Amino acid sequence: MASAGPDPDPQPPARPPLFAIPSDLEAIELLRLWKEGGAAAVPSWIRPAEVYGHSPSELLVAHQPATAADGAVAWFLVTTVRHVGPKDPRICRVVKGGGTWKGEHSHPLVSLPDRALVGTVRSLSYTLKGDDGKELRTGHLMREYRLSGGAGLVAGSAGLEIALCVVYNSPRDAEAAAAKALERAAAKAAKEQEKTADRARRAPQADAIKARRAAAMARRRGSSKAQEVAAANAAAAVAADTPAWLALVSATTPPRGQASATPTPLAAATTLQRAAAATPPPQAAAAVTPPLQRAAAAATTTPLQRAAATPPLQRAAAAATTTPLQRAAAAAAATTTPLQRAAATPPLQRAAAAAAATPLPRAGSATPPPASGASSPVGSASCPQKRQLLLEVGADPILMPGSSLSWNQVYDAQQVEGDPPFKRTKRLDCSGWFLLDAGHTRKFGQSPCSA
DNA sequence: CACCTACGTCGCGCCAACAT
DNA sequence: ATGTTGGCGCGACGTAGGTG
Repeated sequence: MASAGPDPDPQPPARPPLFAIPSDLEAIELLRLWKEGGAAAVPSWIRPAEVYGHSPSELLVAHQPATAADGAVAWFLVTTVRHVGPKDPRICRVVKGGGTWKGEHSHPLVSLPDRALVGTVRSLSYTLKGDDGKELRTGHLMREYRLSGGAGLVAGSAGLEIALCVVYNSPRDAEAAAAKALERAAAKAAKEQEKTADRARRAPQADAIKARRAAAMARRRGSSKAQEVAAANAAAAVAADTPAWLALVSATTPPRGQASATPTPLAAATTLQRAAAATPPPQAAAAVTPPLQRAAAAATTTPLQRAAATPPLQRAAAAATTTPLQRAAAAAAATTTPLQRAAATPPLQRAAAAAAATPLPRAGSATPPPASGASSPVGSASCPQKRQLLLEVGADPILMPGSSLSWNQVYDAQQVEGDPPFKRTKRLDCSGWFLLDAGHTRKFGQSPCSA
């Protein structure tokens, strides 16, 4: 099993950085990166854990979840799985403590564009045996990603294989689920009643007709009652402000439950953010301490802190104000494949790899605006020279209270040439840089320097 | 804009297959 | 024989698109 257990998570309580829930292909690529390079090769929101060594409730308490910009929450845990027997391809999913992760649907993951089998993903549901011996679902769900062709096997171990597990709670309300179970029981009873009616049919014809009518009436009543129960539970779920739905598939095709509660601009922002995460990740040290956290630690009271304190959904909504620069960045990022984006997914929620010509305040010796100031490199009216820069900026626009102004911190800046995907010619010192939201450039004049 | 229908996704329960 | 895994079908749920 993996080295880590449900020990108290050493990470600070701050919300771990995550852009959006990775797609299946991105998840399998992250697993491959972990296999090849260990924890340092993947974003910090992926943690080692003993998924099959502890109950999900213990796991969820012991580890910090990753919260995406769209509010989705999930626990990304890398674990090792053990095969049932030396010749048995099946996985032992019995959890210490009595529960079992029950496998449900699975499907192969095929890479694009060569359509090679890269792994498999399986949906699992955590079950406990009830007093009557029947399996009861606890509402804990998991998606398990495994590499294909034995690529995930742990060298030197017998039957151990590495897997990426995404643990989450069922988006379906627990009470509603219980109500549904009752419904099913009622339906079963109705079927039994129908069988009884069938048997009665063998009796004199008049009695058989009576029995069929009774059975039909019972079914109709059952159906009507079921709808009432479902409606009542739905209303109760809304009143109780149930947790946000967790997206577990590609954010480009969010499941319906998510989409129904998500404004269109928010979905657009998520898509943009995913498309924009195209630049190489920062150095390993940055993976340990996300830039956002580092920046927040540098100043005791900064706009960064205010932004960090904003609920995820609000922050995502704020990020939904796509700008020309962001659109350009998304267009540039679109030239990369999903796997490339996954490989480059940084530990920070990066909003855009902004490909745009910006007035560079003396490259290499940038004179950044003060964090509390209202100016930014983009907002400069002068344009000493035209350069094409690839900027890696924070996902969360930093909003000025009482103002429509917002900007994003720049975490990486590279001078580039040519067209997307660009030839990088020089990395620039961007410490302290902020990118003014181009949606507000009217206050400073339109695009002082265009590409 | 409201309503209806078709469709896709996912949770759940059942059960066959397999190893011990 | 027993326990466990995983495949499969069903139904619920929600969305997208069409229509009036």
